[in-house]
Amino acid sequence: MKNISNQKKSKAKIPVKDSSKNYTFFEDVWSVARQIPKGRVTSYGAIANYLGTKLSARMVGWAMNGAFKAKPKVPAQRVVNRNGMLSGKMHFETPTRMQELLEKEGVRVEKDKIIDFEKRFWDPLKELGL
DNA sequence: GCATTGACGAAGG
DNA sequence: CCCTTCGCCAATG
Repeated sequence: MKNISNQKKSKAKIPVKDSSKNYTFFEDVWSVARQIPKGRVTSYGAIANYLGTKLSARMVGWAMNGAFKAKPKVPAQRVVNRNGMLSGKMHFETPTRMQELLEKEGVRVEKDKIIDFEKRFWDPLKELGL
C-alpha cells in the first residue's frame, strides 16, 4: 500500500524554539545521546533501534543535525555510523571538531574512523536495558 | 504538492 | 569485496 500524502502527516516539528510542548523523535534521540558515557560511542542505528524505529536510522542522523541547537548540549561526537566512521564531522563547527572532542575523551580516531569501535560501542538497548 | 536530499543501514548484484 | 538499490521519514526546494 502506498500513501502518497504521507508527507503531509508531519508530527515532528523541530524548528521550534519556544514551544517546548513539541515532544518529538528528535528530543528522544537527544536524550539517549546525552546518556552515552564518556569515552564511549554508539551508532545512529543503535539509537534508532532503541527508540523502536531501527529502520529510520536516517532520522537519527537528522535529529543530530538539530542537536546542534539543542540545550543542554548533545554530545553528537559520540554518535557515528555503524562503520565507526565520523560521518557527521563535517556538520560541526569545524571539520576537525568532532575528532578533537572524541580524542579528548580518550577515543582514538584515525582517518575519520574510531579505533576499536566494537569495544567503544555503547548500545542503549543493552546498556539501558529496557 | 511533487521531487530531491540526507550525520543510515541492510540487502542484492 | 565494492557498488548500487531500496526503505525509512522529515525537511527543503
